[in-house]
Amino acid sequence: MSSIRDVAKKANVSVATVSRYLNDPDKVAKKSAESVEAAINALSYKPNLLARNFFKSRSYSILVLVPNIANPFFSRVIRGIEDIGQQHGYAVLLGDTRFSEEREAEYFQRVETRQAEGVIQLSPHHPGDWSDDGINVPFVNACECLPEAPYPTVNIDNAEAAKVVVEYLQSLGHKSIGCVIGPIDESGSTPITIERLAGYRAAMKAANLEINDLHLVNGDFSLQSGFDAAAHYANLKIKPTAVFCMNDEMAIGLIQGLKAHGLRVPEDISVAGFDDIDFAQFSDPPLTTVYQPAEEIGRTAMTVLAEMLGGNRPKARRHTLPTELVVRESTAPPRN
Amino acid sequence: MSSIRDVAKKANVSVATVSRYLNDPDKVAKKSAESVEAAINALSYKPNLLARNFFKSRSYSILVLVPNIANPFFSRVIRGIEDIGQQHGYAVLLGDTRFSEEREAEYFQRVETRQAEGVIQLSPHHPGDWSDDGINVPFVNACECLPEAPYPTVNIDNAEAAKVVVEYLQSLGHKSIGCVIGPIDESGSTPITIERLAGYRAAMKAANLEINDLHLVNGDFSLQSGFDAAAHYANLKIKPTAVFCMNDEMAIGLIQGLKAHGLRVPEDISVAGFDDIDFAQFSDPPLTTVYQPAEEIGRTAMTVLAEMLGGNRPKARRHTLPTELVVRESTAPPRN
DNA sequence: CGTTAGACTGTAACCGGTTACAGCATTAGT
DNA sequence: ACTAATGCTGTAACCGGTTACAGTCTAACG
Repeated sequence: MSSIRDVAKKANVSVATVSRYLNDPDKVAKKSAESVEAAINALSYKPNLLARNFFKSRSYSILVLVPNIANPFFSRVIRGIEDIGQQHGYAVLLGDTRFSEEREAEYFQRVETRQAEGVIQLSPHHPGDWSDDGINVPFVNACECLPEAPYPTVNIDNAEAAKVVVEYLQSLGHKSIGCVIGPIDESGSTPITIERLAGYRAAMKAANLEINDLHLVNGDFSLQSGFDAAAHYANLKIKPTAVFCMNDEMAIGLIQGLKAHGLRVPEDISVAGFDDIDFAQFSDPPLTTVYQPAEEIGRTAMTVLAEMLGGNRPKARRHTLPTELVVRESTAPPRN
Repeated sequence: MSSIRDVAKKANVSVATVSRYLNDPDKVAKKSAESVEAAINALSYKPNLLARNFFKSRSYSILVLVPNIANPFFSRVIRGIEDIGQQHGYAVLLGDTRFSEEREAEYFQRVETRQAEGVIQLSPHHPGDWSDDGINVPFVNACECLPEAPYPTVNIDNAEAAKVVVEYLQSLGHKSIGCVIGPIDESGSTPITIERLAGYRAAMKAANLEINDLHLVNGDFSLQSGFDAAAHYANLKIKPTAVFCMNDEMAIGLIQGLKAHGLRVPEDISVAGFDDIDFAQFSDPPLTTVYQPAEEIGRTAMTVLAEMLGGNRPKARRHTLPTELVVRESTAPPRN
């Protein structure tokens, strides 16, 4: 494997000239440039970026911590991160934490040891010995964000978006509206569930509607948990006329489950979801949901991180991206 | 930022001792170990792995080239890669090529400049100036593999799996079986489509059944293209009684499209898919399909790559993983 | 007590780039 | 013809780890 010194020797110039040729060709005389170029081709020399990065003390990589890469929503976010990262010359190191704080910490080492310059975290934690030295690492939190985070966050207004969906159901005439809830942990580690629940409650309260506790079902964002929720609703004497699900997977699972119990959607029960994944449009019936700009969240997060890496102080700014209600056929006015 | 020399000074030992303490604590005397440890804690020293990797000329990273990270099948494969990579100490650099050979080549640079030690390619190309110097880089091809690749490949037997699905449809009594085909390019750059098509044709031929060219529809693996295919079938005078779709997304799209045209699945037309994604189980009706061990493909690919990185010669071995027919309710015997 | 093996340690070179600095040529200005 | 400015180049130090090698110290042995 040839080094810069081999090239220099072959081209009859100094290593400095070769280095200059590589980094700013205008700085070297035409004649030198030509012989350096020839030498590079002859040796098929590729600069060793491990050496360059070491000297510059930069890795040109950023770490993305994601709880589950197999989740299509997260992978769209990552797509956005990757896109902007590439444009700024940053590679994306993938850290699939599988919800394990241990794995998260392991990955975080990569930053502390300078193998990554910054972190985009898609879960609501700040890993590492955070309390000790504050925000010592360029860090952006996206998707699921702690409300009081001392670093930039990028997400949507979950409470507002949930409120909009529920208000839409109300506008159709629904008064008894249930909810399939995401995983919940009162300690605040599940902000999106908590926020969407708050939005749901706020909409109900604003409309002076009672919430029947039996209409609240716990899920875990999986298709199966939505399907299982259907059994609960089917067994109720007094059923809700509409159900808001905190993501599309649970909504699609719920619809299938309701059908399996002989209930029709939307005639007997309306169902709304959240996220607007690709499958929402092709469920039966097509799903009413809230569009969430997944890729844009990723792009924004990476843009903010790149700015921080460019030397700007990390401001604990909140970036709130717009959502949009997408009305399809899984919702309709209630039958009296 | 403190360096190993700062630690050495503080602990009153040499840098060599500190280095030895970090890499093999048994080599240093207890007394030295204690003072080094104290110094490390006092300075909250973290070794600069950029320096270590540079000296060792290793990056402990591998590059994954994926045409579309947002595709749930690929993200499951990546999950498997990541899992085994982590176990071997390799980080995963993500290269979402978006089907662009230019981006692919850009990412491939990372290997040539030693920022990644090897590549797992999920598309059927070998990037870089491959012809020039043969297999100069540890390289594994997974998912979509060129049949004559001069490097290890990891995938399933697409032809055989397709044959099994079609034979199953035949066993139900179907004689007129259509197919929604994936993107196709006769140059061989779309091996999975070509192989699945070959399996379909082989099964039909073996059963002495004619293929009606009007029953073959081109798709692009998207939900929408499956949906669109339904219009084609609905307009035919002589419809197939069953359709094999080359992936689940197209199958689910097709089912919805057929319903939109008043055709019932499976009563009027049976539909089978390929991949067994999560949604297959929750489509209406639940989809008959072929399970493909996505995560296992990733794990195997990473295991093979790790072996190559460990110094073993890259053998052009074929790793063929088993698939499994999953029968659900989207298929039934034809009505006479 | 002298010798030697074994345990531990320190010095300094090394990896392959970058770059400060000094030096040399050439050109421009007077 | 002399000076100054400009353009280009080369030498060598530097980044922060690792490690070959030589050296020191201790303990065990005859």
